[in-house]
Amino acid sequence: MRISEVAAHSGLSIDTLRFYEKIGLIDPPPRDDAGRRDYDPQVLDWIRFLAQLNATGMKQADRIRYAQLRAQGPRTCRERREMLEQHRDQVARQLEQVKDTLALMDRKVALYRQMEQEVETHV
Amino acid sequence: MRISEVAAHSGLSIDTLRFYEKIGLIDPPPRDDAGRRDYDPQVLDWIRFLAQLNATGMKQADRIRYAQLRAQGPRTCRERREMLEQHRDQVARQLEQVKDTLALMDRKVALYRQMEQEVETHV
DNA sequence: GCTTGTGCTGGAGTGCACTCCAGCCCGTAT
DNA sequence: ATACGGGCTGGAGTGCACTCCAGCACAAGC
Repeated sequence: MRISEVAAHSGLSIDTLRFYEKIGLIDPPPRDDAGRRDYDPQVLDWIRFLAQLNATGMKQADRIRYAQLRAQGPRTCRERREMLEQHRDQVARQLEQVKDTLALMDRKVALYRQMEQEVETHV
Repeated sequence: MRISEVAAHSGLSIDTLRFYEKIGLIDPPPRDDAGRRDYDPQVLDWIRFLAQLNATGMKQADRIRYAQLRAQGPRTCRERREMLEQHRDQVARQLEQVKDTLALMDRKVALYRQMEQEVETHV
């Protein structure tokens, strides 16, 4: 896959793909005869996973650490598991917070609706 | 309340409190005779709410917009409600994403545990 | 064979959300 | 009276995560 295709399918920009490679989040793909990056489509799965770590607040430095461990093969299993467990716990806490905020938004919206009603009917 | 007390109770730094005031997220509090900020303790509730909007990914610019509407009193009810509704929907989507990621983390951790087991027992 | 499109590199620039600092003033404890 | 802790202002600096750009090479279509 060309870089533009990966960009289109992943939602990342071409610049971001090259940036991710530079900082070690994505393995440098092989090049074609003209020196252009030629990605294995599997990179899309990896990018999706990275995006999920990202969206749940894992820091770039930690994502890079994880990517490095991953590149070192199965002997880094334990360390990767520990990272994931830690992040898992953080995501669990986040879930509670997001639930709370959702409930709060609902309460506030209801309140505002009520206030609007009261203004309308001059109560 | 002095600024240091608000900082201690809110978790924001003194600098951040002054910064939030400067950008319009917090109303300028009255000053004491020596010119020092003298906050109404209610500001803590507002800061907690801001933190929740923050933690669920509302942008600074939107939080400022909301704060401005709030400062204009009840006639901006409708607009504030609309903002909250929009954010509510975004938070709801986020909730789904966080749930997905939590499940994914759990699957991955289980997988890694299994792999470690297999290495240990030389299967 | 020239134009257009796509990609390459290295490095500079951007936007966001703070965070820190110098140099000053004021008030309380010793 | 003086030392010190806390607060003030305006403005500069920081860290993160991209994003953009100049200047070049290659390739495909007309």
